[in-house]
Amino acid sequence: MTIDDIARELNISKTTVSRAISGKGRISDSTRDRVMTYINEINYRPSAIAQSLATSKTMNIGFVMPGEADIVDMPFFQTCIWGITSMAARMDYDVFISMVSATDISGLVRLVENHKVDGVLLGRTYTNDKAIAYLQENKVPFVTIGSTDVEGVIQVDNNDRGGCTELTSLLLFKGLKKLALIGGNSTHVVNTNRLGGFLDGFKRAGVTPDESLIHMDVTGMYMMDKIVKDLLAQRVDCIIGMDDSICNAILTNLVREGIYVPQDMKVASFFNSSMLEHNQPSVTSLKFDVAKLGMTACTTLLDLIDGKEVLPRNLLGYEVLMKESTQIM
Amino acid sequence: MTIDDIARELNISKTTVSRAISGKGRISDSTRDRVMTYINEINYRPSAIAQSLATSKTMNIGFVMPGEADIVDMPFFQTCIWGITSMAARMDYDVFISMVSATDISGLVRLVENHKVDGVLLGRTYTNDKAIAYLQENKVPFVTIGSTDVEGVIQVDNNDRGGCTELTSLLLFKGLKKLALIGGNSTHVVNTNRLGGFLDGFKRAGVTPDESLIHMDVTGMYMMDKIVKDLLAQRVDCIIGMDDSICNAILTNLVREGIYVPQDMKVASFFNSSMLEHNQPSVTSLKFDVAKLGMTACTTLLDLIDGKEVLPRNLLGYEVLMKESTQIM
DNA sequence: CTGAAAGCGCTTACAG
DNA sequence: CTGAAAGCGCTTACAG
Repeated sequence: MTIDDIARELNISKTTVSRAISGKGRISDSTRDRVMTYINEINYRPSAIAQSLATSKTMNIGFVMPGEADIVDMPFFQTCIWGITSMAARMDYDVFISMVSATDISGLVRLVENHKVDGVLLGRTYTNDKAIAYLQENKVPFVTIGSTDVEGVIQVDNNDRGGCTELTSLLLFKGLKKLALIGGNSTHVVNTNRLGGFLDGFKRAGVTPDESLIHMDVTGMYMMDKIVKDLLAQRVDCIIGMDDSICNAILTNLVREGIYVPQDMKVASFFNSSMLEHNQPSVTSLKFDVAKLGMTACTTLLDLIDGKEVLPRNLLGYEVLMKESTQIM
Repeated sequence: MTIDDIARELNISKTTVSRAISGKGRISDSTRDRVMTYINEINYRPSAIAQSLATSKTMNIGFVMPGEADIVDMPFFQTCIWGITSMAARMDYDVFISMVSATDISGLVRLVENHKVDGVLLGRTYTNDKAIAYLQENKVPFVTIGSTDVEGVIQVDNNDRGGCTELTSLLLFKGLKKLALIGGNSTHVVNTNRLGGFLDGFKRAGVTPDESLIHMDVTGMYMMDKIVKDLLAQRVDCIIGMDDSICNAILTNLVREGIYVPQDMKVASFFNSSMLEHNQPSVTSLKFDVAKLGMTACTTLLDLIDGKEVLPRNLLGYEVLMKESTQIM
């Protein structure tokens, strides 16, 4: 079924049919109604492909997901995808998914070179980001979910730094002095931001951080075990996990060592998730609205594609959830 | 840059240019070379949209992911997506992602009605699957990742049932008599299959299962805690988690209760993942190759689209990893 | 308010 | 081996 068949059937021109469907251009109510009832009847849907060719808009965007993401990040990306696809659908867009790594962006290049997308959403930012460089060079509209220093990049992000500053300073104000931090891959911008917020929190509280209690690039169980034991030996007041998975590993370690939270040790997380939500005791953490992040990134990209004005850097809010795990007994 | 510009520049017809690029039809080596060197020079890539319209093939497939998937399933889907997108790229296809739930398949309907895909991959099967019904009704080529009873559906799946049979019977042969099973949502076909395999394992070993030790639809920590305590009180020999997340919850519970694995209790999982991989002690489990599953589903769909003969039901193998958690001390 | 025609960027019989 | 032409299913100035 094409627009031609409909025109023939209804004894009008396909121009008119097109206008009835798109709502653009002058058309009488009666003919529009005739067309609409007919196409509903036969369940006609215009070919998005033909529309693309005629308008040179694909009505597609690409979502680029890091291929090497570990289980930590999955709830984040899942929720993100949900936010993106639901907002995209609302604006009549569809979403391609492609996986890239820090070194291999061929999945992204495919989408762009084949002219299959109007714009791209980058799910994670790296230091020295190849995807960003490629998209800028090829003048493809794109928005990053996550922050970057690269000039001129439109970015939407959780205010990780602000949240970490707030949570850290609150912990210090509560009287917890020796705060330890365990963090992941420091080439991920999000992790360096959280570290920055941690340090800012000390500044705000007027306390000098003990750098020896900060552990970045902690990957794998062995490293984690060792660090937690060290921290225990150093009798720190509180261990902060930079994300929910790290925090989870910390909690498991403490259980194994027979350390009770919060009696013997306080624990907090710079990111909340379902993983932590049902923990016993409940865990103090930062909470971000990831679905909203995905939606906002999507509308920002769509606005950018439409040539509308957009915020160069849009930082979404956070909540600080003070729970049992940092309660002073 | 279009095929027309190239033709003009090279003083040949666009037919010839098209032939040089596609490799179809007779063309002299010399002209092909001229064209190819030129398009490489200017970095030309044909418009996939225009090609789609001309050939009425989109070179796109849709991957349908369950929106209500919890964290349990994420590593599975991530790996699946990786397998699908990398295989698709190899065959020059791209992948749309859409999220659906058991009740709302509008994301899938969009893709199909807009004629944006040549076929669809269903990431999960449900009992009474709306997506399957819709795709069958609209004669859209599709392949399910996961099993279904619906007539005529092409399916690719891990041999969950076979694996569960094997693992269960091995445990019984080892002399573990009282096996308990904790499983998730029984409306997911994969879970009923695993339950079936568990029961088959008893049959194979010639043992009658104790139905009171089988707990399905276990969701949430409270339920889990209660069940584990019950099983402990009933002095079962071994607790099997139907998936890695359930197994993980079981292990956490046992640690909390001060029960040592495998000394005081054996534990096994019907699904392996990175979650379990680094556990101390190592956990006996079934291991499936999910990336291969994604790739196989993708090639099957592409074959189906091409009108090639495909297996109606393709069951991929499994490995049984007997590890420390079921060792008899 | 409506229509004929050109165009979007390709492919592919058909003819030579 | 090469090219002119029609066609894929739409949109959109332009003319009426």
